[in-house]
Amino acid sequence: MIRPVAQFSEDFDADAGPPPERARAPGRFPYLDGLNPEQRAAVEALDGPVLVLAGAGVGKTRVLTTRIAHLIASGRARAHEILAVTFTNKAAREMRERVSVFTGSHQGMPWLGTFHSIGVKILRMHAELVGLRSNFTILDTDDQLRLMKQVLQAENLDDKRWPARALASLIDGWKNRGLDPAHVSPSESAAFAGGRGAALYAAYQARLKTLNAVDFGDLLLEALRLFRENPDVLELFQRRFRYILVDEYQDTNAVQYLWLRLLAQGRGNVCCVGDDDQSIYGWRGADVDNILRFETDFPGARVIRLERNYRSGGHILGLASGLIAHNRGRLGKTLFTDAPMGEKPTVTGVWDSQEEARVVGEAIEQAQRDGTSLDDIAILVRASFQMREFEERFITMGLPYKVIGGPRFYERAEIRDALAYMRCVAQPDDDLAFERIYNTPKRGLGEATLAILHEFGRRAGVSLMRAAQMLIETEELKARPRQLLRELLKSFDRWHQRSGEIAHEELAQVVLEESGYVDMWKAERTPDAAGRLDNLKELVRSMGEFPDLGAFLEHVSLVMDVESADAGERVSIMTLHAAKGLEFDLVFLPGWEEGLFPHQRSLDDNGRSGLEEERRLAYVGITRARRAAKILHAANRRVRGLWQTSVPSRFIEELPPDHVEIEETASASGFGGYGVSRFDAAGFGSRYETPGSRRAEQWTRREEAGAYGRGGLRPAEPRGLPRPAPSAGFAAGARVFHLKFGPGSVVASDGPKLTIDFDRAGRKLVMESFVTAEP
DNA sequence: ACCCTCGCATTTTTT
DNA sequence: ATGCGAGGGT
Repeated sequence: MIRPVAQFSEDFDADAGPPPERARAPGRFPYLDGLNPEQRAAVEALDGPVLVLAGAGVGKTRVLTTRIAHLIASGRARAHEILAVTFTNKAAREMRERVSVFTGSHQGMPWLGTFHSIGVKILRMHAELVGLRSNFTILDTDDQLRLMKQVLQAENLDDKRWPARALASLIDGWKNRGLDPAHVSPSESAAFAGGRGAALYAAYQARLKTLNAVDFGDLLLEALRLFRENPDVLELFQRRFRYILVDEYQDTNAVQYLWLRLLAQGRGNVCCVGDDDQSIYGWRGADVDNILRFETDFPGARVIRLERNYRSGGHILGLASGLIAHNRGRLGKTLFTDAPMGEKPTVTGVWDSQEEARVVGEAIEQAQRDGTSLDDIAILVRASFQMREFEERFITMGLPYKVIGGPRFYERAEIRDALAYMRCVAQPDDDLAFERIYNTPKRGLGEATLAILHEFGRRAGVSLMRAAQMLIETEELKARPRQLLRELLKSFDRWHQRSGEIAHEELAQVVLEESGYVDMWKAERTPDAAGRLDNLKELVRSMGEFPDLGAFLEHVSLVMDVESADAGERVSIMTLHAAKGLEFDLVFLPGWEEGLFPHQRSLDDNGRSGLEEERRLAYVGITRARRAAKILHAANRRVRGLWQTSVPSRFIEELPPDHVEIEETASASGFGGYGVSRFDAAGFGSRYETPGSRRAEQWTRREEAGAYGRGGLRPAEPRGLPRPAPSAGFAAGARVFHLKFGPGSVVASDGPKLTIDFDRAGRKLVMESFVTAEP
């Protein structure tokens, strides 16, 4: 339960009057001057729980940063006593920059960051309390998946029928909801491998612990567990954080909420900023209810609405408001503006996606002639496959564009390989990194050898690298792989030594060259090889921005992306999700068709709440526009290679007519030269008036039949730490049995290494853990 | 051990 | 259409 923190400072109550009359020492807080009354209230309501409902374009970031400045300037807290959490690194960076304008850059904000980065920081301080060492590694999705596969294989599950991906997303969901394996209900556990879901989750967690690793979900879940199980540590942080600020509160999931609530129970000074109408991440665990419940969760909470919009023209605002009004379960906010009505948003029907791209391209050229910068124009799509049509069109037109949110830098194969090398140098026990590069570039080491390393490592409870080190001393491996492995280990030894001598970026250069990795790409004559080499150069360069290898690797695992400063004006193409928080003069919203937007999958999986989230996405899209918004829908679209006819989105019918202009291009309205008759015959001639009942279910739904409820529950086989090899301590003369070499007699022993005369295979040097006493 | 071919799936995405 | 992964063939 939350301790009620109802009393506000008298300071605040005294402020209830109209702001201009307030006679604070004039000029003492100059940053308050430019704020409107609501913004100012949000900045000055420092004590107790506060919910700031900040609609689109109301100056939310300004309020947050000014609030931080005010906390510091008014002497309530010092910078290191303020916890400020965001969701993205970008938001954190932006906030940091803007705060430093007020505070001077010398006073950093050590506790301003993403949920994950703050989680890591706290976990590193108290790692041992959750069964980790403080230098734990953070696995990305790739490592996570490979580990999951290993777990599935160890359990002898058909990875066709029970794909690692599915398990990963299941576990992710559980972690998002704050559930550890013991708390997964049997009915949910039944969703995977006939009830073994929770057991697999437990096995996966055990593997993570032995690797001294966490995945992204753990950064939050373990941070929560830390606080739950260690009240003294919790209290430490409750006292440290005199004030807590949370950005994008509508995007918090259950773990984040629970974690925040624990911290907020201390001082009760928690300020959450968000907009229930912009909650678009339900599919990855965000729970809008968190923001809807705020006043119940934090009794005595003050709610401040920021409704004065500084971004868009009146018609755009009216359009967005009219649309979002169709959602139930809102906290309710009405954006208004003093700006003129401006341009009416348009809805344009086109024949197909090609025409859509063409129409948009032409409109952009027109806007450009009228003086709009390409940087101020964006195309916001529902699904990324829609981007291609625009890209192709823009390339033929010679229109510069950029795709926001494409494959990220640190996710590229060459970057991940290079990072794996560096991880192996920095942390020789990082098995996942070792596996990744152990035969990259191809050095003749295959699955068979890796399996032996795994087997030995598991039995002896050591990492792959250590297992390899031990095994090359023996004859367990065939001569060739043994030699190859020896060379690889020698290289790592050498690099490890040099890591103390030369700068880390220099070391990276050396490693990439000596390992043959650079040569591998040089030898590859594919078109993108050159780009990959460039990326590697960029990687080495960017390492120089960090004090040491460890700091760099930490940054990479948390940030996953690199800032790209590209010159020249460009149109932006991105998904609606990626557009949140951005704004443009001119926004194109293509693909407003049933099945695509709202997306069929969203409807199928989540029904009404799915639909409402889609509608919020539409709301986000429209409110990105400052001057003009242009909605388009195509009658025909190619999906997965085949053409489908489509019906305009129900969202189009929901738009308030006063704020929208309906247009049809010649070809779509049936007057042009394209397949008129077919189009009209299909009944799309007046499709704006088409009743919702006409919406065809043309998007085939995928059935996941048989995935649930199959089989009974099975008790989980406990999978703990790797069992240490039974140390039988074979003395000379003992009779032993080796799986590969058969029976033999021990001649001599040197620690775990045994010299054995095998009855059939002759004298061999093998690891003790590979032999058993002769039956 | 490596390469090639076949089959399958394909919303949204941060950390 | 396309790309990725797995399995089989060389």
